Amino acid sequence: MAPKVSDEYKTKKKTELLHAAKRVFITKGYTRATMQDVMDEAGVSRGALYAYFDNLEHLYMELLQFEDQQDVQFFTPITGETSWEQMTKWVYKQQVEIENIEQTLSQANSEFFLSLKDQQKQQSYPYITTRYEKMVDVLTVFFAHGTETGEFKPQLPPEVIARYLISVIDGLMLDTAHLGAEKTKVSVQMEALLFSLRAMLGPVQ
Amino acid sequence: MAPKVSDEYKTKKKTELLHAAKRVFITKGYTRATMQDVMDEAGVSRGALYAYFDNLEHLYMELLQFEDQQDVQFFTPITGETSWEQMTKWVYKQQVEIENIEQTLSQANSEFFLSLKDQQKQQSYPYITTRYEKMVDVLTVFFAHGTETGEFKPQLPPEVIARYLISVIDGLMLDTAHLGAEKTKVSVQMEALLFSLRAMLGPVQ
DNA sequence: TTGAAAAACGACACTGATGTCGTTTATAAT
DNA sequence: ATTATAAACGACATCAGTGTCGTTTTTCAA
Repeated sequence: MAPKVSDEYKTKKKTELLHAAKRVFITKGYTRATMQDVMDEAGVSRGALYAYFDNLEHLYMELLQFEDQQDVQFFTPITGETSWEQMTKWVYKQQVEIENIEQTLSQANSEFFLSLKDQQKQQSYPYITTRYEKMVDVLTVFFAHGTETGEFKPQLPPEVIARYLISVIDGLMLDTAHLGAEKTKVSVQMEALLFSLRAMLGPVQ
Repeated sequence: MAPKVSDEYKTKKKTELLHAAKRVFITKGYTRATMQDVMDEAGVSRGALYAYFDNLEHLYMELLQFEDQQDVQFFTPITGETSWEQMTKWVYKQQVEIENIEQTLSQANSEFFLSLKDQQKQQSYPYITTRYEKMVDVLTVFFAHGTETGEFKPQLPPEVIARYLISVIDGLMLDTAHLGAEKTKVSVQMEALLFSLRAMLGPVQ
């Protein structure tokens, strides 16, 4: 169907496959998904899929990076809003994501990360660590900026607040993944999180 | 080796198998562990293992309940300490658990819970939900008690604080499971958690 | 001491998924 | 048109793990 094909063609095809894979991972999670599933979903042969991805693990890694890339950098552009408003909006965005966890890669992500238990594997994917540290960084910088403008008076080092914030979100995500958003009461927990942030970031506004 | 055997014998044997299983799950996690592994670890035949447990999922459920049962109820006995002291100790205990996550079932637990994505399966194990709610309950009661004695002046409903606390611990656990305790800086995050709790529980002491 | 009961054994058939590879097919360049 | 190229196909060999079941072994009770 296609020989000596343009680079754009190959990229397009790959993207196509990644989209199919995404759909599979959303519905089946990482552990229960198979290459077979992706082939079926993409309507493509065994050989075709394997021409693009060596195995499920690599496929997921590529998807992860692809998705991250799509992510708008929420914190970098400082708009006309106050830092606290921006913060609130981000938290709300996380809430929506968690409440709709069924239509999201979050669960598959957790499964994937947990499946890399092997230190061996950990090291073959430095991106995993980078990813976490990048997020810590973005948040840290954001808090530092808010501090410079005098809006925040952090009671703890910004980096600590950043890490802590990530933990809360991840935990709520994990619990919601297997209990559902009603059982974990996502929205009230988000209020608790905002309360905590307020306390940590000092007298806000 | 054993026919028409006493109930104690069977219980003992079962416990033995559960211990072997525990070792397996700690080293391999849930997803990568197999019945085969458990047989090998326990030095027992296929038939023997299957006589006690139908499959890996059931085996894990039994292990989970067995372990929970061993757990001392940390919060129920109110000793001579203040509630805040008790709280601090519990948080520290969680810290140790997370820092030693490699020798713990925590990771396997997460994997197991995530593997039950299926609503079908969820319902066949009501214990999973119960377990979470039980923990919420224990903490809520504890906070309520501290409030009655006048030690806490909660700024949020105790139940909300309880749920939030669980999220933080679970999130830190998850992140530490794949990044390691150094990368996530468990100890400083625990300080941040204590800071939050202090703020939520009102002027403490 | 003997025999019925059942615990433990392990061979086996089966399943579902993986990764490979020789073949077919489409297309871009000549 | 023709041809070289490589994308896509799908049959296949392989593998690891599962759950079953007929057989063997052990021990308790008569």
